[in-house]
Amino acid sequence: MPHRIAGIVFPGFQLLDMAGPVAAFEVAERIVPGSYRWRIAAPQAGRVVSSSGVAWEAAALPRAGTFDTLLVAGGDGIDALAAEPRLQRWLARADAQCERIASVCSGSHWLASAGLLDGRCATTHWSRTRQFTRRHPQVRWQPDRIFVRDGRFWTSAGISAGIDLALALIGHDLGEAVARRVARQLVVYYRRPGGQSQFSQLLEMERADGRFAGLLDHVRGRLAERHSVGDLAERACMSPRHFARAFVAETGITPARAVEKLRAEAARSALESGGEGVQQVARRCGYANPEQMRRSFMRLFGMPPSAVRIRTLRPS
DNA sequence: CGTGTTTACCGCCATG
DNA sequence: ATCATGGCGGTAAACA
Repeated sequence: MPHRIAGIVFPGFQLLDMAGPVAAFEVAERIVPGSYRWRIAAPQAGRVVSSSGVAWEAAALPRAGTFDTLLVAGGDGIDALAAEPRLQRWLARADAQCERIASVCSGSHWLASAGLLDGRCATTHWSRTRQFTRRHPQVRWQPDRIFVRDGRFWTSAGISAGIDLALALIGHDLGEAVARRVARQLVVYYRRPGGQSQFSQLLEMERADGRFAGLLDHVRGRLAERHSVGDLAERACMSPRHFARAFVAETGITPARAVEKLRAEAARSALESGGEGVQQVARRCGYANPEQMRRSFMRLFGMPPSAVRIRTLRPS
């Protein structure tokens, strides 16, 4: 069964808010045929002109229950959309029946207007955070995030961040490996550093597609397992000594350090986007216990996991 | 918080 | 001679 996505646009929507995610789903569908089906809809069916003047053909709003994911674009027209009681009622019905709701950019304004984000963590385009904080004080706005997940609700920052959001959804649905391939195909960062996050050396490394890219992918896909230097060397068909030397020459860091970085980055990503507890993240990322993860964070990032964690009301 | 044990790293040297 | 490879042992760090 494909995931059914309903993308909502409206007069004055930001073209890239919807075009970016659709492109990501298109690539995902090509990699995993039958994984996604999407439909673009609008309050008024027909020609919908974006803020750029480029128009899209949209269907009428679909009935609740006919889609799994609702994806709302942003743009100047969002204020008019959010002000319509009829549309708020439609959104409430959709909320009751779909698996998750996502928004790009100022699309979160509509969700907030309908009260769906009350008490939840969410984000929006940086230029609107001040305004939205005033209008929707019940929402816990995270101004410095690329995207935020709180339970069934996924919101993302401005415009191109919709692609990051789509990659996160794809990662959730089809696995990290597929999401990474989609990112590579789109030539964008997978899990790009957001907010206070620093630039990732290992993301560069995987992009370099060097001799050890496959090995690193293998590790990344099995973070919960143990990966000693000896194991890695065997997998690379080299003696431990030669492997360590070649690895440093290729990547600039030592093998064990690379594994540690992969663990820590995955853990930080998970903690930053919320939805998982420290204990669970530590286990999933291959740390024997949260204490070990904490020490790793201090070594690599200079801050403990609690500093990057978002506490959510309804972890899923 | 110390302490024994394991692991990672690196310099050095041998081999082919 | 140069280079890729690999083994050994010491040191430091991380783990239990």
